[in-house]
Amino acid sequence: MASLPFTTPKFSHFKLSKTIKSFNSNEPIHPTQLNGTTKNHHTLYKSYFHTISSLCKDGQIQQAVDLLTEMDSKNLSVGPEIYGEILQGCVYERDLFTGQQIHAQVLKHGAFFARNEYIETKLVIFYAKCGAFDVANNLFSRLRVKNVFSWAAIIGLKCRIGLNEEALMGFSEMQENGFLPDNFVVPNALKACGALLWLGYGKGVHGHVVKVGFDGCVFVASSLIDMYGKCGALEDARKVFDAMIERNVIAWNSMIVGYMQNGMNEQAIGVFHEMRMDGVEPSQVSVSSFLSASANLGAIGEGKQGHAIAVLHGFELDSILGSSVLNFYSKVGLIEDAELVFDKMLEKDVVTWNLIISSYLQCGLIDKALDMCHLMRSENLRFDCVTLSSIMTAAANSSNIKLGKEGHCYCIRNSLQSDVVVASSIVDMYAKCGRIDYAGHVFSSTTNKDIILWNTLLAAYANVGHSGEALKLFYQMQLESVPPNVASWNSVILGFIRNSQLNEAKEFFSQMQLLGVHPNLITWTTLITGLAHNGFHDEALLVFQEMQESGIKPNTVSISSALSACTNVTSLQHGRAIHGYAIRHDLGSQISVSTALVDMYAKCGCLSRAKRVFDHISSNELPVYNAMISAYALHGQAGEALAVYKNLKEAGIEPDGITFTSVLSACSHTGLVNEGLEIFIEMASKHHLSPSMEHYGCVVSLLSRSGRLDEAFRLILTMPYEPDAHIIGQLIAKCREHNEIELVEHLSKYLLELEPDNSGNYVAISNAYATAGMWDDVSEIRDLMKEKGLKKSPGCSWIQIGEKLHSFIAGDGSHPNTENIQATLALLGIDMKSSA
DNA sequence: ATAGGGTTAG
Repeated sequence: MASLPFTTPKFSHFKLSKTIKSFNSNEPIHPTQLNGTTKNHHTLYKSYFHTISSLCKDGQIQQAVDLLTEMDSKNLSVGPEIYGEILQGCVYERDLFTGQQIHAQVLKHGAFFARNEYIETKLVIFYAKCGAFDVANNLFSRLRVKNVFSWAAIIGLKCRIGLNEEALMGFSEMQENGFLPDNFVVPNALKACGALLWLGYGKGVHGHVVKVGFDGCVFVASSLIDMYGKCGALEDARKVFDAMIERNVIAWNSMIVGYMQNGMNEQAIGVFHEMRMDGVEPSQVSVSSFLSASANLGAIGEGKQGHAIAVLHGFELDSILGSSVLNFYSKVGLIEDAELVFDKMLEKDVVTWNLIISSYLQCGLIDKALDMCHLMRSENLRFDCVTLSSIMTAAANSSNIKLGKEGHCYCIRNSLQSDVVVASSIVDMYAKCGRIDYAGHVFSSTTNKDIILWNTLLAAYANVGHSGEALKLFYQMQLESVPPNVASWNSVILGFIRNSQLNEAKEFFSQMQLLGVHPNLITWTTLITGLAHNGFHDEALLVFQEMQESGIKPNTVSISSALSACTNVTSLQHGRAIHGYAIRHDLGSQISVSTALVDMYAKCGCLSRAKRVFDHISSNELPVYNAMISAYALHGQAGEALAVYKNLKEAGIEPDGITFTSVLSACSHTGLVNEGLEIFIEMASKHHLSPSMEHYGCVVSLLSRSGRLDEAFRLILTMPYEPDAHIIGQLIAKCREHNEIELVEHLSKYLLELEPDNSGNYVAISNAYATAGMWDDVSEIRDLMKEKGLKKSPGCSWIQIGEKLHSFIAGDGSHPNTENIQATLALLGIDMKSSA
């Protein structure tokens, strides 16, 4: 390439004329220094022109205008070039007011000036640059002679205000009118292509560029890289980049940004390094994009380097670069560093505030996030869509409907509710605060619904098991030409599961695959959890297997669910296999997995393994302690259960209701009456927990087991709950043990009168009779149920009865499998398959 | 004596 006609000369001219003129030895003499008698008219005019011209280039418009008035008063006739210079000065300074006054003077001077092509073009450029869109457009449309300059100005303007289609229409039109686009318009056209993702048009422009030989222009090449980057054509971007002979920092930046915005963060980081190796000084834009790439990757080392480079280059942490640093620290979880950067930043804009707010929300610091919102307001900044979505998230996560409503009102007052992201967050907030009706209203009143909004409401219905509503929405979205994605299918399936429609869930699971929608981790996990939770343990395990075969790596939730399925079918073999899988995939020490493992081993009769898992936990968290306590309770080792309870308190963990259920049931199973009662009192006095029905149940059983039936009965009468089937059932069982048959009958009658149509009670009473070995009575109750035409309860309750009958028959306390239980229950005429 | 252009954060 012989020369670079587009870079050096024009660019340097532009810069030099503005800055270096004042150091020039040929500095123009001020007109007043001239002696009017000795100099002729022409020299005086030239002197005025030069002075005005350099004043304008120095940004001293007012002085230039004063000289113009001075010329007028001396009756020196002012030529178009002087007006042109001043208008250009107004463009540099974006001084709309002065420019308008010059425009008025031009008009006053009559048609000679007003219809001068140079001045007319300058005026269009001036108005276009100063953002007076209508005036610029109007003047342009009335131009008798259009040229490349005026076209460029108007195309540039349309580009800047986002009218990209119009910009490109102008670009085509100027060519139709015989103007060849120069290397100054092309970048604007390319910018519009990039914004519209019109790759084809952009390639056409690229063709023109090559044909006329603009490819040596850094401006054009950078714009091409940017355009290809925006359109996701990174290979084309790279080709242009590699072909560049001379690259400036903007070309490098365009390449880095292109990679970063397309998720190719490693490449972005690579180009940043290449650039530094090439000896090109990074700009703030380079560092900012590099930080974004590091943040996206969670690359802590790189991001910290980026921060260091910014400091070493003496870059101010302005609102943009500072926000990039802040975003990086927040994304990699270094919240303290993010806070430090935030405090150090001098100029903060809405984006900066939004970042610190969402950083706090990310680590669950809702109050701090809200404090920041207040501070932001006191700095006179207005909330925008992002702030409002954050506030809604805060309200949703803390079920604070008051806050949510306040935010909603703010949205309405500031017309933010039409933003689809905000609308989704409002829908989600109302749903999470239990007002699904409000969620529906907000949804309906949002005009531009995108798939996220549809999915938000769909997920809300699914969560509460409104499968019918979910299904309706699922069909409606398709009628409105929004094709459901995998998340939509997931919600429909979840809706069915939450409404115990397992067959429908499975049906939709196969339908989505037939339609070519691939189930993702969430789909599989939903199905596995749903099956396990509804008693279809074998099937849950099969699906867990299928999931792995389809190449999806299980997460902790699916592993825990599978383990719970193993627990319920007491399949130690499967459970151990899953344990092995979890260890191989580094999920074995995850707290939810450890908890499920302890539970599985304990319920599969392998208390020593449960203890071994518990001894190897890496973090002290309540659920796994609870599982271990309940494991000991199950195995009747109340002493050990109490020891774990003590450890838990020593570790500074606050026990919850579940802890007490396990401890109390351990005590009740082993007859540790005094310890149990003491803990029951401690629960309310020390830990401020109000006992649930279940806790009372444990204490009732504790008392009744040790023969203190009177006290048990009194507790039932004084507790703040209506006695339920379970608690009465326990008492019934004890009464039976103490041969209080009359009391048993009495209590059963009481219970069935209390809730004559609650099939759960019948099962519970059966359970009580089963515990007491009164199998005839079990059959009797079952017949009564049949007479009443009551729907049978889920299979799991019958499984307990079946287990008891089995061990009664077998007499060895062995753990029956599902088939054993089914066979045993058949003796009582109970068909478990149909009752599940 | 004669105009102007590209990149960045949630």
